[in-house]
Amino acid sequence: MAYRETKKTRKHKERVHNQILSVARVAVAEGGFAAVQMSSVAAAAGLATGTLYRHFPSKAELLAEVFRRVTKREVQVMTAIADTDGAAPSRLGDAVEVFARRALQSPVLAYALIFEPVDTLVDAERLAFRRSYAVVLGRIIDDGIKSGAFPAQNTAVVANCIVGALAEALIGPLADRTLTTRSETEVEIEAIVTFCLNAVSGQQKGTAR
Amino acid sequence: MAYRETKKTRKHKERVHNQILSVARVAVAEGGFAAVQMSSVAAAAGLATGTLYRHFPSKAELLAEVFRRVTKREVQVMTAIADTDGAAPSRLGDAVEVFARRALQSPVLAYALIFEPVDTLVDAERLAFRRSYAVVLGRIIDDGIKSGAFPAQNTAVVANCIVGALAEALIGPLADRTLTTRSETEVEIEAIVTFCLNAVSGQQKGTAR
DNA sequence: TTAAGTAATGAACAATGATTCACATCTTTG
DNA sequence: CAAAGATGTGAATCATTGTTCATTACTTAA
Repeated sequence: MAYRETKKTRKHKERVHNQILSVARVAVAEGGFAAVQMSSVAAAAGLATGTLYRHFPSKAELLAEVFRRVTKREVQVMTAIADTDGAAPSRLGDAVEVFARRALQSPVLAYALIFEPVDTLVDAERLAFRRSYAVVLGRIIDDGIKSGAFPAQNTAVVANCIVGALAEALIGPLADRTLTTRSETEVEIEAIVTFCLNAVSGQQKGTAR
Repeated sequence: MAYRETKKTRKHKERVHNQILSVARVAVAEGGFAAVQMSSVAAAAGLATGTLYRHFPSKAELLAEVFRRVTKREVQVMTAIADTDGAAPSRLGDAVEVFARRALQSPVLAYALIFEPVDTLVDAERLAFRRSYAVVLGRIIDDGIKSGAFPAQNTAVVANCIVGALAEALIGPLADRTLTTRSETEVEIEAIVTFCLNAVSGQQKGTAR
């Protein structure tokens, strides 16, 4: 035997691996998943195209990994808020607000994570991502119901609705991110938070219209 | 001069034009826009591929026209409800419910119209489509505010939120359309309607959390 | 140093599917 | 019927990118 994996080689391999992911992430943040081309990523990372395939079996897997990494942090942030020990309405408001602020800070990335279609692999990850949000929100709502802060309701559906409302209002095709000033942004965030809190706190029973 | 367009030829042309659109629409309803291939459409319409290009300059234009046609009807349906002379909450509830029912009836088509990414042309149409919904909903909400049925609020943002909530809860990646029975569907629709009415009727001011 | 194995390279390849175009066919008018 | 123009045809072309692979360059252990 002659060559064997050693600390040095492993470290190098890992470094390159991360470098590729990092370059790809920047590309996604700048132009979405669609803007990621294997050749561009390779070039930006100072590698040959073929080298990427030493680290990722396919473009889809690379993108999925990028998605996973970025996404993990986002869910962590929201989970941290959910696990606070404040009152449910307060936590729900905070969670919504944080989502909003982060989305507005990196709109392209937010769009990519929430909407942009890529391929089956990433779509599967996105499913999990969105569900994570819904789960976290659902926990807060359930807490609120238990404590009497919110009326009984279909938590699962409501959580989905909130995720959708956030996505659409902030990132969706309708969101006109171009002309909003700082204070306009604040007003909008406020409106969205109010919308969500109202929706969850409302007194009306289903048939009450 | 020899050949000139006549009633007969015009009729024929139009017939073929519609035939193409019809075949394409069916394809979209069955497999989404991604499932539409020029060669398939041609074959299904009993034409040669090249013939399609006598009627539409490009695939994108064909799809955009399909989108426009399908979409037009959907907006008409919702507009009809909005223009009813009932109370605002009742109209809002009806609008939401109708959206939900139609979406659940043709899930693939609904997904294609609301989410599925295609190309710039169709995306532009989708923008207009979603905005139409928001505008119609916004009108109802404004009516409600004027009549005192709803508190004052940021109508534009709220309308977007509702569109998003509907899209996500009914069509989005989170929606698990597979196992729902008839009555489960009814429960879900009920929950969504309640969510939206609560969100719009809520008493809380923005800072009240 | 050498043998053995791993990593890097990047030009060539493959697959997909929209689009074109030279030609044939059909319609109309005189 | 002939001429002129429009419409239909479908195999060939084009364009785009992800993926492969023969070759070269490293790295390690003996």
